[in-house]
Amino acid sequence: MIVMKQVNVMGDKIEIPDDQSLYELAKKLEKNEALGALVNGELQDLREQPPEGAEIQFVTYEDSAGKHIYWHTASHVLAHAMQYYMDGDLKLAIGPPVDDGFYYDFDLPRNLSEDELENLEGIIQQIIQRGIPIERYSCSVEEARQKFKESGAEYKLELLDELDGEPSFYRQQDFEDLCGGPHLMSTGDLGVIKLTKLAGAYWRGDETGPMLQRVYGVAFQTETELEEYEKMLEEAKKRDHRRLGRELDLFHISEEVGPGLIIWHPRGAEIRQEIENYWRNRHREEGYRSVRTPHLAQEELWEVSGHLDHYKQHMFPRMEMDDRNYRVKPMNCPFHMQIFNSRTRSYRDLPIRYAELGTVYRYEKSGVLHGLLRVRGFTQDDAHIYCRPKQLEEELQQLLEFTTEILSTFGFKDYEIFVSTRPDDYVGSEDRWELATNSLKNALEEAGLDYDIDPGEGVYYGPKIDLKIRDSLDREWQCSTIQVDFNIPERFDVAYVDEDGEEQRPIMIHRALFGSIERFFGCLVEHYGGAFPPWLAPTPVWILPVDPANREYAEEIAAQFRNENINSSIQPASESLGKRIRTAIKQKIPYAIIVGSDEEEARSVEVRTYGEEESNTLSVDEAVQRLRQIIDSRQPITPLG
RNA sequence: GCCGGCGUAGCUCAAUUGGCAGAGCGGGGCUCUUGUAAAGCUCAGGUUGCCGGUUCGAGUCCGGCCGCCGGCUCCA
Repeated sequence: MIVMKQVNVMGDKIEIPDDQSLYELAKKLEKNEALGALVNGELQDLREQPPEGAEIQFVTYEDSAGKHIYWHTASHVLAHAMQYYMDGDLKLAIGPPVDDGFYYDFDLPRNLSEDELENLEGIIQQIIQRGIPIERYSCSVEEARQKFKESGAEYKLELLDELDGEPSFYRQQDFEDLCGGPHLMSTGDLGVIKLTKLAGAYWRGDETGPMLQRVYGVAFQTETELEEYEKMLEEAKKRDHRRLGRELDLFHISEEVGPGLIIWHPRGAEIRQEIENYWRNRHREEGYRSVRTPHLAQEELWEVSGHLDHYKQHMFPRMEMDDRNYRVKPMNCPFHMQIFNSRTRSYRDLPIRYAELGTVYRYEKSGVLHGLLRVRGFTQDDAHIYCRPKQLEEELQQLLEFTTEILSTFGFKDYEIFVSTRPDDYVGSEDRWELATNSLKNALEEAGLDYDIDPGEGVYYGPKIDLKIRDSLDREWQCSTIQVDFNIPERFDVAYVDEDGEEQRPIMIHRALFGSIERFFGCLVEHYGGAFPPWLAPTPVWILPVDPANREYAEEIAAQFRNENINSSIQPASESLGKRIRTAIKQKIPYAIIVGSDEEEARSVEVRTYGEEESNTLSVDEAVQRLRQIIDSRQPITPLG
């Protein structure tokens, strides 16, 4: 007799035999594209049998959960291929799916080279073509341990020790791996796999541990999807700020000056200056006072601040002069403490907000430098807010609002927010850390902003809120940061006189909204693909006289723009008009204004807006006024007509 | 710092097995009275990242260093 049970598949109640698997159910319902299923909200393997009354939702390659299953199986196939390729002489570490594909970490007897990836891809395709069924089985921890000991699988042994419950294995012919799954039913369910990168990776991310070899890959159902993916990478490359920095003549980094040190060219420096002007104005409006501090300070200052104890590995070495020892500053805060301490402060003065575009220098390991996004010398849009404990929450909320406003001015809406908690190396008491962390979380919740926790990623003196912006390749870069600090004020013995005449310790907030101008600028270049909005563009207008005879008229127009404080540049007719238009487009000039005899007679201009095929004609006055408006309101590139 | 890759003119890239370092763009000069994504001619431009080695001969092969790219670790 067949025992039946009822399940609920995407809203339909269905009777199925008790021993029917999700796979059989999917087949019956002709859901052939199902890769796994959410059973009562939990992602499961199609091999599972759903319990009575289960809510079942099949997932496909279109769902991120489905992609993860797909990629996870792809990583096993990669490991299987490697097992053949290395003739079994390898140790497996881990091979998870990630945001845009998968990887597998191996311990191999020799170092792989990049052109061997193609060989591996060949073996992978064979494994896929053979359509090897993938089976799952479980065993006791003891059995698994015995198995790993016999095969010398030291990494798996270590993973086993941390496993809760019964270990499960996935096996495809002569390859098997300790794995929680879920996985596809057969290697034949995979389409095309491309191995993308070969890299070193420390076992469990531990610098002191063994270095493994990591192979990254992507997997797609069709060849076409792979081609699209490759095209997307090509497009992302065109937005790379390092490439655009050169093409648009914004900045460069020179081996002679030194790695991680930025040389700003006029166009880059002018855009930066606009950003800074905006920043200064908004900060003045928000009640910040401007300060400026030196690039060097005696070592004692860094002893008091704790930097020499906790931050030394990032600091450039000592300079000795006249029996004094100096250090280049890696942070601005100790100086701002000095300003606060330069006289007695009353509770009436608080909150005090000191802001500085402070250039700092930090030693970063050579392997991590990356264009403008990771450098050794950079300018923080730094500020320190001193407030009474009861003012903290309000300050934080105001700050979050300020931060999101600043970012949205530059068109950034997609960022991720993290609260970084107490690291291993910290100063101060645990309950203060907790208090500070909670106030950060509260402020975020009050503001209705979603966030994740970055455990142990706080600075030594306090927890922080970080906002991360993605670059053209979707890599995240920490920009805005808001940090609560109970510790450095104590170290500098910072105090104010309270209403009752007693000295009180203020709470300090460190904050940088761009984070660093360099990094922010780099993200901004990629965000706009180099096509800066008119208010930022160093030269928003190019004027192109059709004929040398129209030069004078072009100059009149330039003068009119100049009167409205708008920078323009006349591109003389020594080159063909087509050529100059082409150059304007390649240089991503917001507006190319074309003036020939027709325009001269009508006292008009023809405006070709960047990104538009069509141009439009309007009077000179209209064009100037309209552009002035666009600049004042910080609009993106918009047709003038 | 670690693993893998790369380094030829300002930029993008060529240069058979080791055999005279080249092109396009960009730059300078000249010509062209030029209407919507590249006018023509011409000239200049290089210690092939640096140092050492092998060789009759090295851009090419070997070693060391530096820098860059992709990851790891770390971070604004």
